[in-house]
Amino acid sequence: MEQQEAPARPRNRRGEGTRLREEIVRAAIALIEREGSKEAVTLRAVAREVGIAAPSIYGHFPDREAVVEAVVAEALDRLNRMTTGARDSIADPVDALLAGCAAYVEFGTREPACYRIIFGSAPQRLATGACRTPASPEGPEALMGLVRSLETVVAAGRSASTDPFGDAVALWTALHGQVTLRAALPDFPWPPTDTVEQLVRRLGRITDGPLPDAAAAEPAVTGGA
Amino acid sequence: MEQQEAPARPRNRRGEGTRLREEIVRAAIALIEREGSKEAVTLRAVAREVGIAAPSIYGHFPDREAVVEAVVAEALDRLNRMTTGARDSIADPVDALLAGCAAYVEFGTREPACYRIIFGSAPQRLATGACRTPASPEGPEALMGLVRSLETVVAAGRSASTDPFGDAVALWTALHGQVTLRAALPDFPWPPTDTVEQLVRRLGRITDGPLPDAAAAEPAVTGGA
DNA sequence: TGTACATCAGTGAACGCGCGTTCACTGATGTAC
DNA sequence: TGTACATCAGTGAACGCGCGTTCACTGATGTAC
Repeated sequence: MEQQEAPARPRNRRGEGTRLREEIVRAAIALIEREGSKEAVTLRAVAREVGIAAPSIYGHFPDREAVVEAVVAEALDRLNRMTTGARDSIADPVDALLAGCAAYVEFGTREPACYRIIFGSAPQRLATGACRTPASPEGPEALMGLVRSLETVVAAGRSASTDPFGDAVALWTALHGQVTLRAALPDFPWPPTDTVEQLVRRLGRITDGPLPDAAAAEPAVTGGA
Repeated sequence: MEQQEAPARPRNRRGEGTRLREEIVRAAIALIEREGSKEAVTLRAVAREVGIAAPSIYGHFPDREAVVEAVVAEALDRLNRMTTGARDSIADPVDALLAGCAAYVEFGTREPACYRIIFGSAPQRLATGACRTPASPEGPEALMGLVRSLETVVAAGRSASTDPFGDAVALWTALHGQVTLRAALPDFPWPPTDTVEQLVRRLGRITDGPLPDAAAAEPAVTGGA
């Protein structure tokens, strides 16, 4: 009559204790994505998800906070790998920039809760690059890759930008806005997603050709000599 | 020796019971802004902040959820009033658009937690406009005002936009990105805030003058006949 | 090949806490007569 | 003007719950001899 929760999880072999660590992080990510916020990562919920007793987590993490931090580091790492991966396989600099931005938006759209916690948990780490987990040696890699990508486009004469950093930041924040607002208001009558490509072209001042003079109409943001 | 919490809050007069309701909402807002997330709104914390017993809240709200909803409605209402207020006092349509966007960003910057809960709590209500609290009869007022504001600019011949709705949405999401990312990464070397004006001019395709032909270089986003 | 033992991977029970919510209540205030 | 009473605004104690964390433990597994 009674339905037992399957307790069939086999205990790891002697040197394989670290496997549980990965299972814990994976379970925490699943919880966040399912419940929508990192408050869902309670040690007891994670333990239920994995199929272990709650105190077993302490063999791998000093406290709850550390579990959340590991999840954030993992999410950031995945975001970085997705965007750089998308860029690296493409030779044309404009196409690479577009692919990188598309991958960024795709990650944020497919795993909205994971994306959100990257920017909502321990922000300082991201901005200062002082991420201490082995998975993500550098924090704002995702943005720096974007800046470098736009610089490559500028160097190739395919952008009218005179301030690649400023324009990359504007582009990054616009992509961030797209990801977070679309996730927050799913019922809103959003324009089609090719908006992202338009955004990249406009905010990156992509010229699509050998720099037609029309692109020089707007003044630069920073007034450097 | 012992320091007592001031219990000096005078009980409201006979017909003034609704005053406590306002005090509760104000306290909840203060808690959110101080702690940074709506999880800080526990009935006990709110009661401590106001100086009442926790069960007293039930005289004005059926449950915790209702308190949070009231806070979201109040925040949304303030945002709407700030942006429309900033626009309404300015005759020039471009200046009005700029002022409205600046007010939007200013609200989000000055009260980041309040801004965040608007888009993180009960999103459907915003998108569908089915907000049921008296304070905010219409949900996406903030965005619709933006669309109308850009339409006015187009009508005045001061924008090259052929898709005011699409461009207004792009502008809105970009502003949203600015507000949330700047709040999330305060230590990042952000460009100066006049980025907002640049964003408005670029995403709104503001022409600043009697429509120079250079502005026609970019194709429209939607391919309407 | 056998066996004592250290170690590893994980458990079960218990703690104190803050929480949302319910309940019966209290005391001041206005009102009907 | 006096008084009984209804109502309003709010209280104090208690409940059951899930939580993070601690503690002493267990049982399988590999290893030294």
